[in-house]
Amino acid sequence: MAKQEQPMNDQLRVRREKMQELRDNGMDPFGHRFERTHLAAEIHTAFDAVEHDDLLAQENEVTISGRMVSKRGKGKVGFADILDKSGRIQVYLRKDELGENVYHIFKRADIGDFLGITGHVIKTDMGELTVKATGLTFLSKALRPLPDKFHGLQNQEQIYRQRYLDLIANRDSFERFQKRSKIITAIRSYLDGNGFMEVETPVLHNQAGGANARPFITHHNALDVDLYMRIALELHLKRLIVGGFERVYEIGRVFRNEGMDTKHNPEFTMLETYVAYFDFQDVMNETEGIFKAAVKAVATDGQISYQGTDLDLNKEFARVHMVDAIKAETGVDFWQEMTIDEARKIADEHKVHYEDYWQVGHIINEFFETFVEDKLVQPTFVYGHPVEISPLAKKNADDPRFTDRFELYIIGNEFANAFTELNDPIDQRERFEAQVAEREAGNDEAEGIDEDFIEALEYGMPPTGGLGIGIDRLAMLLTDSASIRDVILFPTMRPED
RNA sequence: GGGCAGCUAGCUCAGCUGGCAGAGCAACGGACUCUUAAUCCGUGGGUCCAGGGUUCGAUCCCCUGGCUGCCCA
Repeated sequence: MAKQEQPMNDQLRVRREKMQELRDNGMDPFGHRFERTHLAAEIHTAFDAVEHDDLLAQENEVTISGRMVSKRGKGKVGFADILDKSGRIQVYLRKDELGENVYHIFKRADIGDFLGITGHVIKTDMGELTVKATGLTFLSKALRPLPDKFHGLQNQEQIYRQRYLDLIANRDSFERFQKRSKIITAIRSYLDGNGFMEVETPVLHNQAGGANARPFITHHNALDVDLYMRIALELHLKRLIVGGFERVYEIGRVFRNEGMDTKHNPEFTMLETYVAYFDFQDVMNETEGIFKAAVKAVATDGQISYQGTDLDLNKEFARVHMVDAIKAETGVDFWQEMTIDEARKIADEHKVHYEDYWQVGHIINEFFETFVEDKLVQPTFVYGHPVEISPLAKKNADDPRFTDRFELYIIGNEFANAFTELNDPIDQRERFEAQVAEREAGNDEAEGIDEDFIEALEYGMPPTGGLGIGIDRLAMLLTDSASIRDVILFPTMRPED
């Protein structure tokens, strides 16, 4: 692994000698701009279908550049594979075509070096599309050997710490991150096409709100104040709804100071959107639109498979009230009005755990998480969350125990969280106060009171539908990745020493 | 936080009951003018994660620590 004072082994030494050899021959081992005419994939697209003899006759000239990732030498001819962002193409070099000096550069080049090749597109006797070189430019020296060309890089730690090696050696990983990018582009494009404006809001907060999570704390020297890394985008985006933008979204990094596992990285990417005059039903439609646009980036038919489970993201997503879902699974009817003691008794009967400070709504939520969540395999909107666990959501007009909130579940995991936004500043203050009471009762993830946000609401916020989607989880789903670390280029790692 | 597994050459991995550290790829030297995990002959390459203990002797057994992965709370 890359340490500063790493002793040189034979391979490092030899590659440095070759670097010097290039210099001695008047070549820069770390070269200059190079203009190529084709990517590897473009050559394949253009010429894969052309017959051997036709290619030979056409003498199509191309110039490519990339990293030499394998090399098959014979005495006076050689083959190599050149890798660029689009893929691989084989090159064929002959001493009698290139001359002694240029062929020598190829002979001395190591796997990992960057080369520029000009030549004619041919097919070999084996039928492989190949650039037969008429010229070669040495572009950049690799002073370290690449991972095994056949097995790739398997060491998990190195895959995460030295992602560039993973990207070079493991093409599936390279393509996974291309997919992630395409997914995000598709989401942006969908939102931009629906009248949204993309905005940027602060990462450094005076107070971390908008979600239940512990924040990272940092310090601003000039102001001499502690600041919090944001745990959500919510409260600033709603200020922008107050400001009149009506449709806003942000795709940005949020930070939560909690444990790490296959589904949690301390920093991750959230999408949040807010639309004036929407309610949560409208947001369900919006969410479905976003998911269907995202899945199209990786599977045009909307059919995907996640860790062996087939999923259809094409059909309409199911919608079920949380209380109905619990009733269907357990027979327990939380539509019944009940006291906290009655709820605790039901919880005891079903061996459901609860904390002292929990209200009925917390227990309902626990029932959902215990008995229902895992059962939701195909995309399902679960709505009507209890007010106690939804401090920023508007109460349901007919039954104020519940909110106009939903979460989207797929294969037992939460993929979206949304609600008709609470725009009553008086109610909002009471919800924040309830959060503070929870914090004092022992829930260190509960929110505080954001006075500045309440003041913004007091100026008037239109009825609004808001949505949050964890982009990393979505990328996992759509790339069939078991761990969040497989969709984050540089996941958080403990320092090596 | 708890449990399990891994850490050996640049990479991928073997290493028996505790007895001189191994292979493939990569590298180096040589042969080879259509190869494709090229082939053939030859060569070099190790802080066996770190520290301690047991032992005549430890990559191997024991203890402590580190990093990583997986599972659980």
